[in-house]
Amino acid sequence: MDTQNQQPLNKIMMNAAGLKQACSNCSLRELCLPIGLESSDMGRLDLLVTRRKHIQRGEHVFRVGAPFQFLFAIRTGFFKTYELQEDGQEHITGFHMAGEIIGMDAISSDQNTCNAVALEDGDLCEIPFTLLEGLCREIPALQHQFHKLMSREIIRDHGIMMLLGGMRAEERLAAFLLNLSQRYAARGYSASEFHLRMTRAEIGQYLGMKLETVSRTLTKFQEQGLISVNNKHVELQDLVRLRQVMSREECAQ
Amino acid sequence: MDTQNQQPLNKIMMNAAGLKQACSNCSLRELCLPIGLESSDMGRLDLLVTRRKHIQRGEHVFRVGAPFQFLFAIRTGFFKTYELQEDGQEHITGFHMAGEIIGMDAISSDQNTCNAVALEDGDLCEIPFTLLEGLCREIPALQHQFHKLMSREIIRDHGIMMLLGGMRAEERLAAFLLNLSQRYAARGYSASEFHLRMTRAEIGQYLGMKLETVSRTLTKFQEQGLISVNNKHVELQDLVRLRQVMSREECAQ
DNA sequence: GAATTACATTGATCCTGATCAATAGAGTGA
DNA sequence: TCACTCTATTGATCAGGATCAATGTAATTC
Repeated sequence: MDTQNQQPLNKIMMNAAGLKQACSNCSLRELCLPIGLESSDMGRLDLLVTRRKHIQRGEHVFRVGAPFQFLFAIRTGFFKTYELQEDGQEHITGFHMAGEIIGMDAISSDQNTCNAVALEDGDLCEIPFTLLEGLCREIPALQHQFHKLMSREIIRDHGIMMLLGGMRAEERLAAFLLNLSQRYAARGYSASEFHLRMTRAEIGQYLGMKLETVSRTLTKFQEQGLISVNNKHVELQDLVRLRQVMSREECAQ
Repeated sequence: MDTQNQQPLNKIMMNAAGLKQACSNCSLRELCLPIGLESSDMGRLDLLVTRRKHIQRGEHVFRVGAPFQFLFAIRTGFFKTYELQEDGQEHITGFHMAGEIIGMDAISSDQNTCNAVALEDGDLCEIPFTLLEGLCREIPALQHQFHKLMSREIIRDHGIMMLLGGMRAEERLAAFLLNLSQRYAARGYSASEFHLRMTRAEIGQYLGMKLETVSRTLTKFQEQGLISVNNKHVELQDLVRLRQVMSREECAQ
């Protein structure tokens, strides 16, 4: 994933037909907005999503309060969205990878309510929201797919709420690793071996625990033979037992 | 709120024109789906939302896995949505009151992913989702309002995630009370005095803490003169200091 | 390649909130 | 009205994870 950065994309494309980077040829189309569209409709979406944006590591896609104009579909790279608590501490609301869409929080008040920043270089498709709504009025399948995406975001958030409200540190971290694993697998990468794009502190800010606890718990998992960690490189060695840890199942070792 | 139960509503209305219970005359229309609609469009929504459903305390509106057909707009009553963790413990994802819409989680997989149950008797409007999508394709203002509602749900969930991930028990409970206060105020009820519709255990299942901690913290708030609690009846006596507690501000007493 | 900075690990100690337990009060139904 | 159940309060104790602190390691920069 690190190595598949795209060629420069900053020119606006006037016509999507025949271009490599149209939704219709995008390798992510089965994960992203165009799921289930017929090719003629996909072509209309191509005409709408013409702008690509290259983002470097550390750069923000949007910040709290930014006027809302686009949703962003991630083509490559790895992003986090975060908000600041009143006392200034950062809370991470999500880590996002290829095929996912960010910025939907901004629909309700016409400005972003969270910040989005790249944890590694990447490319985004800018989706002009007003035009998207227009196209949704014309293409029922697109409309329904968009509603599904928003609904999925709600379900995802509920999952995190359950994790934060009802699980202990070990269980949270196991769930986190398994979730990453499953998402990488869905994108054709290894389910059992990957690089963490975020720091221990960021994992903690996402999972509601301190970075020391993250570190200690990873070490513990390694001692138990569940995973092998080397800095940012993680290998899940025993998915079955990791799932047991997540679900608080007793296991007679 | 307890006393404003509606007359029986179980008959299906064939024509909304002139009926008391149409969206167009609904006292909640400024909180609910029809915000910002012109009256002609509101009439079309009336034709769509014709079924009302009376629900008694303890009865479920829907359960996990139920086939998805309707969104539900709350007219009266008080509801909770919850999911079961793998170990069987219940986690509450939200408390819902008049003007709010529940069931949007079901859009993505065509079945509900959480359970919704009434904590007191109430009435719901059934919104046939397929028809709503159809009407959204014809009425841009309705479409946009619906998108705003889903987006607001996402923002709400992010707020809870921050609460669960970054706040301690006192702060969570203060935030919870202030949130209820603000929602009651928005519906024309007192911001400083209300009945808790849920048990201490349910507050705990929502806020990620045990019922004993909820009880102790309420007692503590009372001792500090922030609130006065008597069983389910709560009076917020010092909103300013309660906000300080929520935001972890030091206050030189 | 050395210096600097950011990130990670590990240990010692403390505190918040969980757990176990007992009692009391409110609500419900016979 | 009494009995029963559900709910709430309060106390005593314990443990998971936070906090404070020191050291080690990787990544950047000059």
